[in-house]
Amino acid sequence: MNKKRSFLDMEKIRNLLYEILKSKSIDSVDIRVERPKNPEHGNFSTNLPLLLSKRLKKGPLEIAREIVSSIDILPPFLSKVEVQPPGFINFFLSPRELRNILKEALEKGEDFGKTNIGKSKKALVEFVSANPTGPLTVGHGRQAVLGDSIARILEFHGYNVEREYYYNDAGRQMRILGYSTYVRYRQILGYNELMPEDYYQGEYIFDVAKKIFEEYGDSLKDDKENPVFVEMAERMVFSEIRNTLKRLGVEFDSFYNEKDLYEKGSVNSVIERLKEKGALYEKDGALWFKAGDYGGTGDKVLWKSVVDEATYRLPDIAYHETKIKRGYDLIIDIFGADHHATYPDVLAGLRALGYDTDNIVVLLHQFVTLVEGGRKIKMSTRKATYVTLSELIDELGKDVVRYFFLMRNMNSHLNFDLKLARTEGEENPVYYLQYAHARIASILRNAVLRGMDTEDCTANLDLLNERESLKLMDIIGEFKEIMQLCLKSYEPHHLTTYLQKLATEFHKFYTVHRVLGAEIELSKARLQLVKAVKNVLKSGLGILGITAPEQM
RNA sequence: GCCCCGAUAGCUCAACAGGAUAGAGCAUCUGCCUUCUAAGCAGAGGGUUGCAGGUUCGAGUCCUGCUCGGGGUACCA
Repeated sequence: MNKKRSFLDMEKIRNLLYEILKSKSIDSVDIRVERPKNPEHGNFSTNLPLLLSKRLKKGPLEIAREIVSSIDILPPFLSKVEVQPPGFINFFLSPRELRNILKEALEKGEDFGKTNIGKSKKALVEFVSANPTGPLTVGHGRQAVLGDSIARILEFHGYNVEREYYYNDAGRQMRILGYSTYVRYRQILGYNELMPEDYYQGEYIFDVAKKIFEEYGDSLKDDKENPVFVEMAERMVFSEIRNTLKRLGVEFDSFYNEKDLYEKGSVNSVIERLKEKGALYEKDGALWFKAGDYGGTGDKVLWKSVVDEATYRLPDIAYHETKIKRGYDLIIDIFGADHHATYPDVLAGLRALGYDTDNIVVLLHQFVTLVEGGRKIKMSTRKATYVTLSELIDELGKDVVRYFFLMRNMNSHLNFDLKLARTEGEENPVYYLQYAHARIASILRNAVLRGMDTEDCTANLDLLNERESLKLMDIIGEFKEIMQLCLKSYEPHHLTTYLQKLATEFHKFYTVHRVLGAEIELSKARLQLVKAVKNVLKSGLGILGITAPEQM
């Protein structure tokens, strides 16, 4: 691999500035180089003079000029460096550098933009983790897609990633699920049975009951506590959940059951060790954990007195301990905003056990508010007032659903208007990206029909001089920065924004320049350019888990 | 009461660590298909970035107070 070329131009500029500051004996400055919004301000710019102004007691413009004048020879990757008031320095990439970026993209193909940051590192991403009490809802969809794309981003950077789903099939929820099934079963048998209000009202319970009836006839009619009600419900619901996830393109490597933690004694062991460390005390017959002493939000009950069982925190601590023990370099938990008060206590528990929690990253995403024609729908699995993820995929398709969830940053509340989603189906921005990809695919097909070799690497890229071509190369190069940003921020939405920009620039290029009708050498060069665009689009869409169609 | 997240164009959202003229899509209006896919392109209108202060060369971004929405604050998960 050509080391020089794999460097970000942004980094090269930063290094250049560091060298200059070093020569002037100015240190400990955090140099920021960014892409200005306005293209007239160059490909990159820095506000360094503005930051140094106070410290050096000089005007920012003066500092800027001094810095620029210390660049004796302009490095070949730059064509111009300018000073602009109130004190910015703008950097313009040379056409030669832009063509180098294009060359790199063509040479590396689907590896373009990848780094080895995660090489030989293991990561665990836990997400969805919904208990099998009912079908996944639209809300779970956001987390499923978010988690999967974050996993893909990690993989892109070389991590060995495992996707894990944690669930509990033992608690109160599941007991009620079993009773709900029993009620439906009795109804099928013709008993005049009413479904209590706080039981699960969903249609799927009928299917479970029907199945039980088919297998057991009426033999369980007086056997409310028979485990088959819970077991059958769990099995059928889980199979539905997996199926839905699969349709979304999300597949898990492991499903971790909370029950194992009790059976293997992990839960008891956690209690014992916390006791030894003096992190527990008894009050009102319950067992309390001094979470506050370990960075938590205050003392919390780990073992209840009113019923003889643990609170969710205890198995959660035990579960996270297994994650640490399984030896991951990076542990990511993805939760809905409703968990925000709970994870600090879990981390506190781990610290109390003597673990370092620095490599645990907790990502919280805000909720999805479902709106139907302007009216909010309050979702509840219990009351069966929800729109299932599966229904959503039926209506909009996997690609639109994934894109919709990934477009926003995870901190923003997501208003999902079903009516709008349906009518906007045809105008959805995801098609804009896919269309750009399909258009290029079509050009490549036509090129082959004309006897051109699309794999021909000898094209003279120096012929690509137009503004639109150079702009495209620049944006292709930006892909590398964006993928690093996605890794640092764990926010896939930066990629969706970027791909929009790339597609826009391609569509503009397409209307202004012809690839195939041009003079033959130019035609060859442009073919390589659009091919690189196609590769990046495909790569980016792949990380979002969205199809890159050859034809539309 | 206290804690977390949010409020940006009519609607849904961007704006990477405070930067230069706050951007897209949808919706509205005007043009562009004998030429590689018009699911496209070009253009117009649309904004006191919730409100009031503050910090500074510079604030959508940081600080304080307030309003509104969501979530938490459980011996629910």
